[in-house]
Amino acid sequence: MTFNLEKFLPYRLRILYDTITHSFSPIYIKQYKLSPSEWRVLASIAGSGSVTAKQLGKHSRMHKTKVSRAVFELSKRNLIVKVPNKNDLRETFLEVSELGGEMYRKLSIRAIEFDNKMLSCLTQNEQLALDEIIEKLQKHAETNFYSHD
Amino acid sequence: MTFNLEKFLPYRLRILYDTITHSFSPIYIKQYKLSPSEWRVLASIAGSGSVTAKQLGKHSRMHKTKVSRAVFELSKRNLIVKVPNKNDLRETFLEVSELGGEMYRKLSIRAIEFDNKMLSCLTQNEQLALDEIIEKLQKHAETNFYSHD
DNA sequence: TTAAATTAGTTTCATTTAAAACTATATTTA
DNA sequence: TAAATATAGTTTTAAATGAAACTAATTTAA
Repeated sequence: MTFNLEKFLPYRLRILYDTITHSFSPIYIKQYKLSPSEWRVLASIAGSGSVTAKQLGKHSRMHKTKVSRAVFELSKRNLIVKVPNKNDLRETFLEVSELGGEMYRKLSIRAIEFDNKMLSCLTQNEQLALDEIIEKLQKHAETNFYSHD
Repeated sequence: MTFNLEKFLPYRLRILYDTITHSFSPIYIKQYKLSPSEWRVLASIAGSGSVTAKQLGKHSRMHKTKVSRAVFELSKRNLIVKVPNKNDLRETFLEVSELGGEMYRKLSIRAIEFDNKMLSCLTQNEQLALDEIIEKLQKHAETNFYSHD
């Protein structure tokens, strides 16, 4: 069997991710002046209600300095609020502000639209299959391969 | 309908790509001292026989400066050779050297192994479905969304 | 044909990134 | 307890990145 880079999963995923993300990112970059990290952090916080930077970073696989800087920027713009944990002052809970929630709601509408349009090239069955396949691969990769920290 | 980041395709693809690539990259990084770009460029050249930096960058979605630097390094280590195009001296054809071919063959064996192990969590049908789905999404994203150059 | 515009690839420079060192808390253990 | 170790998050430093300027060659158009 001869190797074919074009069919190599990591290579294909990278190209697909790159293409798709660059199709969506202009929306939050241009219209809301958010960096990719900032959008990701805002959406993560909004989705979870309240998280620490550590939890957020681990869950969304972002480097802690990236999270730290995104949090700093979002906080500066009053899009999120930092609530110190009274029981452990090393960590702070992150929550979206009124303003941040508004921005998030507007952006998430665009995100849903985008996702629907993107997935519209697949049949209903394929969409379901893709969901399951990603889930399986992710779990498999995490338990059998991935190691970091 | 409420937005769920965890089910958002760009987000999921990024995390899956990140997990998978970090599972494979130690092989070429530690054992062959190649950067991700260098591995990608080496494999691209090996796969196509002879390409220009421009073609390679476009096809594999790498920034031209990244390609330029990877080519410089690989060339310095005699893993690839640069063959000037006699008919247009602005461009040079890139080809793998004897040494580079050897490294590529060894690495591609590891890549095939990795891919097989990664895909082994899917049924045969799911593997076929995934192939088709990626193909469809890639084409759809390129023609309907992506714009860069 | 020569001047203007274009192209492939490189280099420079400003920005982004991650690794490592750091600060401040909190926990463990002697 | 007090000293030693660990942890969350930030800042500093060094490396990687991409945008823009550049070089050398080619093509277009006056």
